[in-house]
Amino acid sequence: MQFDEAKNKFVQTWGALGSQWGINKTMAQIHALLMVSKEPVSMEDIMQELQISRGNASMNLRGLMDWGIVYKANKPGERREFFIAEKDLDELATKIAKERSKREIKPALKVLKEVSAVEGDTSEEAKHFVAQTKKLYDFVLKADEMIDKVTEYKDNWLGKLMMKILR
Amino acid sequence: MQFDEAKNKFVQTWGALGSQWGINKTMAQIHALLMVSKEPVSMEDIMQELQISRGNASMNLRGLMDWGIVYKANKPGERREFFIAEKDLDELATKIAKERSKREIKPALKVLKEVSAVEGDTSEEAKHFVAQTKKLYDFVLKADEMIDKVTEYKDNWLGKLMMKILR
DNA sequence: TCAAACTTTCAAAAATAATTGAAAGTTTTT
DNA sequence: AAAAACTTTCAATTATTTTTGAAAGTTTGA
Repeated sequence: MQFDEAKNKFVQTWGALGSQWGINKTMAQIHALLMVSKEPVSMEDIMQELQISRGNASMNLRGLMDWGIVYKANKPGERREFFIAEKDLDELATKIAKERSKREIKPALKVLKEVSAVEGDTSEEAKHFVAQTKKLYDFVLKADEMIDKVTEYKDNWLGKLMMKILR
Repeated sequence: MQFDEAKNKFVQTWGALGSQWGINKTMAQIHALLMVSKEPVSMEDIMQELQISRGNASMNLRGLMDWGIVYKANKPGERREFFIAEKDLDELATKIAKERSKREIKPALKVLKEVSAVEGDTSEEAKHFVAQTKKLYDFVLKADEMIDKVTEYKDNWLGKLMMKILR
């Protein structure tokens, strides 16, 4: 396969995969593009390569920066802004995990705690509801704590974790 | 909080959370409803409680069964079909993980392998592309293998894994 | 301070995804 | 074998999400 063809295929695939995971396709594509670019990339270049509008590029770059996985980079002597992606995969996974925990898991835990505090109702349905949501709370809490622990390692936690699991 | 209110809040929240994760809102809601229902639930009841059409209920129940996390249950003496959810959380997580691996991770690995096999081009950009996609391949492969290992435990792997991580 | 160079914002338009509902399909009962 | 009881399918509709592009905003350099 040729470089251009491969790069394109990678960007497209990453975009489609992002969609399935609830990530805006363009955002995933921009991220993919930056991941495999050695040099910082300008907004102009991103628009060009992905054939998207300026507004679209701007908003999705902002989104990626909010996730903490894309940074601005200034090229000396250049007026406009360039962008680079966090390329260290351990660091990338850590940031995504932490951000998802903050944005999604923590709020879900809050709701689970609230709803498992049903009072008064002694019906079997109600009892089962409380038991089930409590179990879910414990499970999600444990999973979230695991993410915390795992991302403390920082360096190559995935590899180290593999070692442990494999005995 | 009252039981009805709590149940409703749980179902709504789960639906919203599902959306963020790329899961059809109704599918997530049906799953939530079944998770906290002690008795098998009929399609009629699901339509009623979630205020959705028959077609919608039918298709999303099919989807949930394809994921292997909802089953048909026949009530003795009853003509119509009832549905129940996999309620064991370890089992649930295992099934979801395995299914996502099969549907999404495995195909992604395939593409990563393909695109990292760029040939001929000796430019710095091309070299960086190959290096980066290879790293990504290794990382994703390792993560996928971890899922395999972890789901082998079957019983309470999350708890056991926590023990290990916490030393 | 002004204007050029660039970025952000956001209402409107376009694209995508989900939902409906009625017809077609299936299974069970009489 | 026909009707009754139920489920599935899918073309059309509706809702949601994403994208555009031009105006407003910002920063830099003369």
